[in-house]
Amino acid sequence: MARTNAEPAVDKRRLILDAAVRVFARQGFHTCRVSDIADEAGVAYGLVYHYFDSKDQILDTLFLERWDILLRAIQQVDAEEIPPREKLYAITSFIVDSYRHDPDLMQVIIVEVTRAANTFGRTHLAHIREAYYGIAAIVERAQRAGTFRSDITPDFAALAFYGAVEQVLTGWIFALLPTGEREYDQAKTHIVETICGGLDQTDRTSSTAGRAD
Amino acid sequence: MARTNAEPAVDKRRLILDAAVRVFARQGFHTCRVSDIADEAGVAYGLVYHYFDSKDQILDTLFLERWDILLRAIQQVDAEEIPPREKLYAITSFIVDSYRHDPDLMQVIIVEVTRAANTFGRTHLAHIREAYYGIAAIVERAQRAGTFRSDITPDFAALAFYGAVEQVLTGWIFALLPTGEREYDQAKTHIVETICGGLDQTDRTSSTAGRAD
DNA sequence: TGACCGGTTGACTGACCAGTCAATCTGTCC
DNA sequence: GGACAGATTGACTGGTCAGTCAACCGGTCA
Repeated sequence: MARTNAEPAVDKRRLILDAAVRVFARQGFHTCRVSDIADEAGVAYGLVYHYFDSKDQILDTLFLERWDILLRAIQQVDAEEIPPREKLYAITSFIVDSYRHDPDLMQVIIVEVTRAANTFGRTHLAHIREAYYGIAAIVERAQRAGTFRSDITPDFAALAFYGAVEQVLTGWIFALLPTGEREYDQAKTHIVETICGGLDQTDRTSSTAGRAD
Repeated sequence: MARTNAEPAVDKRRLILDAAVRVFARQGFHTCRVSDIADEAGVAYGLVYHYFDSKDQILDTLFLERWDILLRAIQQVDAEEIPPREKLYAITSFIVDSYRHDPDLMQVIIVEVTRAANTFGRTHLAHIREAYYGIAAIVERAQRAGTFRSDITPDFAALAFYGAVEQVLTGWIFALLPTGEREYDQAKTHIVETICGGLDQTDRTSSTAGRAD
């Protein structure tokens, strides 16, 4: 067998993390037992504590892994030379595709961390806030460039934008909105249209990122 | 003492509910003990179980009491003969004023129920959904009247609108946004402006409900 | 007066489960 | 082979707390 200590045949740690995602998504963090995770992963109870200090740390790990990727994506988008509306579209697209690609993980992150303001949301408030700030920075720049109106503070706009995105994902998670490939792509356009263009009926000659239905 | 059986000098049940609001807001539902509520209310532990079947039932009661008021407010607003943008302003105003009037209660409802999708949010999903539908109905009518654009589904618009409102309240609760009388009134206008008017810079001749700053 | 009853008390119990730990297994290296 | 290290096992412990319950209190009414 060509394998070294550094690379075991099966990464049990990863196995446990992936199992935890499924269990958290199915039962919820607080409702599930550590033994449920061990069972789902097909490992002994004690092994979970070999790789993690606590049940909390498992969720922390899952969240931080994914959130860092999101933060980097936001920064990267902001660095590009594209109109602000396309930047917001790119961010929305990234988040929606994250959900499309791994709904369980996104459900866990949103339901158990981002929206769980009293437990993990509080712990990771600084990280979550960083995403808001990234978005606010985009809005601020757009305001200075005259592309976005200036009477709404960037912080406020960021919250409204992120709130809309998260609420739509929550709608999918709890079957308040229909899901599906078509819906995911439409949602991207609709979120950006709602926040940037507004619901009001107006003459719309310049539709930007994403095609209308 | 002029009092009958029906009206005790102090309504201990109410006392417990009010204490629970403070305790839930301070410590969170899952983190606090039933004895904390009893202590805060200044009553014996057992009395809590005289008036309520379970810890859960206390939160259920608090939520339902308040949410029914919100649902009625939404229906009432929709019944009025005012432009849709003013309807949304009235709803936003109602929610923001609810927070202004009793921040602890609104924090508990949002943090422990509305956003707690895995626990009480799931239990009360039908009630929460009803608020979305009420808002969606307003949007739909506005679309039919040609006041709102029709390419965004009412359900979707309702989610985005409610998401923005909730996110702003959450921002206040967790000190991500500055609070204060001025901020509360501004927020009402800004939320409606963002969702109806959009962030885009355009010619704005007709500003509706609420004065700009 | 004394019987009755809803309101009130707080010590106690039973269940649950995160986290521990000593034992075992497996592979590696000399 | 045998000694060492890290991986793996799962029974067990300790603490926590929701909910129970038997006793007590104080007002009312006949």
